[in-house]
Amino acid sequence: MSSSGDSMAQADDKGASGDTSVSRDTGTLGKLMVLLDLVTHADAPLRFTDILALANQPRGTLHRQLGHLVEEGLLEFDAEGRYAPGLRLLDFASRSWARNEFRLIAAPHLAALHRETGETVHLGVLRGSSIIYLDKVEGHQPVRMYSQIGNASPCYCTGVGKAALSVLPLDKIEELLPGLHFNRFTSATHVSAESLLAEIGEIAATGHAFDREEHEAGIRCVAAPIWSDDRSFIGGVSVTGPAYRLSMELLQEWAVPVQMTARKIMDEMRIRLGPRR
Amino acid sequence: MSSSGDSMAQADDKGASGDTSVSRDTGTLGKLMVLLDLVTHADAPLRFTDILALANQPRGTLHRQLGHLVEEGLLEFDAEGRYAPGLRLLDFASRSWARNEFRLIAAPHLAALHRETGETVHLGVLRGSSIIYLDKVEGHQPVRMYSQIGNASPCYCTGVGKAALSVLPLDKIEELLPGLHFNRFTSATHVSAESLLAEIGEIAATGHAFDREEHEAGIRCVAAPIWSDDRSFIGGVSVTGPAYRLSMELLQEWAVPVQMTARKIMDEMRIRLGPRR
DNA sequence: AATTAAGTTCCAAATAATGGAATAATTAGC
DNA sequence: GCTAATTATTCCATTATTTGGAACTTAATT
Repeated sequence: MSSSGDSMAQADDKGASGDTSVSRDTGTLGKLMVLLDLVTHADAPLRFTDILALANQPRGTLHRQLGHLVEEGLLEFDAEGRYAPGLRLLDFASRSWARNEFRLIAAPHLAALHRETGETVHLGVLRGSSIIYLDKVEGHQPVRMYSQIGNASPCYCTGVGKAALSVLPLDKIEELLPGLHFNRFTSATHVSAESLLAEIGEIAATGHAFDREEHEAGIRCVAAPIWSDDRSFIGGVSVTGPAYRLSMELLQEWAVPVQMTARKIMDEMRIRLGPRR
Repeated sequence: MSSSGDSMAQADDKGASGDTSVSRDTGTLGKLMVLLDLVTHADAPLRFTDILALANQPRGTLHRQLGHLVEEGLLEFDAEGRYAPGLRLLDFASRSWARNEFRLIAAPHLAALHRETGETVHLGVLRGSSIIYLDKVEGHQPVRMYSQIGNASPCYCTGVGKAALSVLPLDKIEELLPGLHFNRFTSATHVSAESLLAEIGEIAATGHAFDREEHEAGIRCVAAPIWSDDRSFIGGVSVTGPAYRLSMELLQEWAVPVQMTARKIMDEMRIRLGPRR
């Protein structure tokens, strides 16, 4: 289950799922989503009291909320009286994924990049301060789907994330920075806005980003940003592999095909989805 | 994207996502989930007015509800002013899938069954009147994950679904039947409760179910049920392939290894999750 | 059997959702 | 380029739901 060259560790960072600090004004739904987030982000099923401690809400309220989430299939309530993520989420997600236009457009280009490099290719989009991985092309062994696809990872320590930030308008970056919780995954992880911003400047100049074992030790990658003209949509494509096989020199060479792949995807998006957005 | 031997057509049946008729008492959440269902089950992004017609709710109400869903990332609002499933659903789902204990226990057994038969192996669970596919082991080509995993298909026309029904207590079947909308996918699809119940009786006797091109023309499968002692959990495992390669005689032979696989998974569940449930 | 902890139910007060109509923004027709 | 039609958004008094504290029930522990 482990072993495979893969830069996407579980997103255990607090800021991973976007805006944790800023509470949205979505009324009842917002409160329920916080709960759903809490349970799905835990690494084991939670008992009522565990959730009570984490959510600091009155018992009665929490009880009803969890009951509603369970009744809707968003959470499961197991025989041991613990709450776990529900399977209805899978049904929703499969439709979201199957119909995603960006992914459909990118798929053949990802396959071509994989053939060219022989290493794992990823496609991701920026959502809040997280990168959500939309697709993955791997050589050997059937993909353990869902193991990575759909995962939200922080933007400040992934190739795709930093590439995405490099095309994000400055005001949007400013908005985003205070919400980031820099989590030192490895010794190379950015832990300050200053060092991150400095690198983003370089990335904007060269058009490609490296992950120098910043998220997971022994894993490197090279990525290029993908964006719509008005920057309302931002993502990226990357080639990832183990450091022993991918020297920084090799990654530097691959920057060209990765950027070309990004360009081809952008060109096709303009044709298929119209130029404005 | 098509071609591969695969019995899981998109679940375009009205009853596919469970209890459409029975409105749950989940307050505000329930109303929002109906909307989310509506948008994710459509086969293209919907405009405000489209949803207005489908949801029959007052304009103001609908507008706010959609706004909340978008703000939470459960829906996306594109540049053309249309609503589509949101990517946050993927993040939720990836955690639901990665942590699902049933899937984790079954995985090695599915792989073994695949090696033995050389055909596609599926794992599914019963949720309401739908089968949600949890895993898939395929020979060639990396899995297009999410293309099938997570899909909800009707129980009355899939091997896993009928196998699951064969171990469902009679009172639960009675509850479920009136909510079924029999959709004739092929000439072999069950279109009445009577014929379905008759077959379920046979399946209960033999311990395995066949899909004789009932969901998709040219696709056959053999399946066996998987259940917890108290029947609170019900699912199934199947081997699926194209009819030209899988004669009914061959499927009959495979019934044995499929049932053995189901048994092994159940045995391990009893050990790992305790015998009661 | 008594004690403690965990989980569930209840209901008046606080809060959020509803729905109808008015307004604003697009799009299509001339 | 203007007008009419369609489509989308905002507003706010009314209505319904959620909230939160406490009382109650059930299960686990000594």
